[in-house]
Amino acid sequence: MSDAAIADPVGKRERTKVANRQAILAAARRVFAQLGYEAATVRDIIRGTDLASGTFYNYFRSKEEVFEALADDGARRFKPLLRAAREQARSFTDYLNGAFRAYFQFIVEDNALEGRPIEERRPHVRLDTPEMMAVYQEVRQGLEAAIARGAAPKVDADYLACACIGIAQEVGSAMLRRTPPDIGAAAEFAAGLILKGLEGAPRKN
Amino acid sequence: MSDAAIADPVGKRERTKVANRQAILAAARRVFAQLGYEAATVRDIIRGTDLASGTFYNYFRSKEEVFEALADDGARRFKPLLRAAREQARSFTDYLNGAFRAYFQFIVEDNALEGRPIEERRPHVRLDTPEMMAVYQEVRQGLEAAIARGAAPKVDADYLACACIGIAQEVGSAMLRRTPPDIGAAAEFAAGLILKGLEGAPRKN
DNA sequence: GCACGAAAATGACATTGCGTCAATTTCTTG
DNA sequence: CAAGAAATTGACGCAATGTCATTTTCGTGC
Repeated sequence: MSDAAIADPVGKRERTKVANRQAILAAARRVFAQLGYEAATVRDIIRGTDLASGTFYNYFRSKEEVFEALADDGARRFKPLLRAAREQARSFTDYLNGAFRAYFQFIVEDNALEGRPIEERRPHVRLDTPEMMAVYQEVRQGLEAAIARGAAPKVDADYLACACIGIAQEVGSAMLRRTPPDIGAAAEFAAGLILKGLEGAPRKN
Repeated sequence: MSDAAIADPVGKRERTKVANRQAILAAARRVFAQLGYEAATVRDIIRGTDLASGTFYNYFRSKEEVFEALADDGARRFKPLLRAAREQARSFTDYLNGAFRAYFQFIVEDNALEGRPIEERRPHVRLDTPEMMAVYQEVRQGLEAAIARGAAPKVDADYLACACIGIAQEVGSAMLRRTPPDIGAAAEFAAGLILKGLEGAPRKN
């Protein structure tokens, strides 16, 4: 085959490596959705691919690590959406609404993607992985920028970011429990709560 | 021994049963704190007691069930504090402050109790266990009562309860990361955020 | 093309933890 | 105190884990 030289921008080694990694992650998604995280075993995940058991361990050290990779994946996909919400926003109100909306939209799609059983069966999502911290940083920076330009009062930005994340998580879960989930209503609620609540939060410095 | 008849209000069977259960829970607390939930095995917990492996299964079916028992224990201890905050409160502001304060106080004590490594390594705390739902209900009822008597605007009580819980969890974690943790400041922040935020939340009905 | 070495895949295997159960001990009851 | 009910015990069968020597696949220089 004369086209061998031009066929791949990268070698086959590298290509199968990403493919295998993706295969494992896809299988893990399915298995976690089907059996739940706790009940799932590494072997279940492996069976969901056409790889040998030993190969799995070339990519991940454990079930936990696979889950973390999935979570990181989500964080990596979500962060740009958050950033976009910040850049497109015309006002602080706009920003909050857009950001919450983006998150709620995101989790609705993510949950519709996989198995029927609602993902109430997930382990604790570690917040200290780099990807997760990047999302936290993005939230915080968005808030700090608003504070800096006077669009929001000078409150404790760390606490405020945490509060926003906590609200997003819990109200998001509650929204998913409703049928059909109303993204707009949830976003309005969350943004409204934060917005008119800022004046009541203790000033910093 | 003539005092045998008056010695125990309950039989020895019952007493050792509670003692064993407590021993397992105490060992589990230690082991989870030391190794982290994921890494801990049922055998580790058993080794932390003077019981045989089979005995463990007379009390709990799995590691998960032990953890749930610990969480339920916390919920059972915390709910009365929340109720007390509601009953003692002179106003809605008072209630929110007291409730957040009670929670932050609670987690500070709970974390001081066990091993140095911060409990950032906990599994997802199931919210659908009866004890947990009871706490949610208490929160919700407190809020609904305030709404009913006009102390708070008519907002979606479910979302509001979830938002309060989310804020408590995340701001609580952030507070624990600081040294020393300032319970009063965290409570003021959380209560202030909710309070002045209510007017901004969309009205229901 | 070919051959050689590096890199990755394979699956059998030793290890470890899980949950059960027949045997044994401990307690209660009449 | 005897009888039996209840709880404990730990060895065992089983299942999942993670490793590693072997084999296969790919990249590189000739």
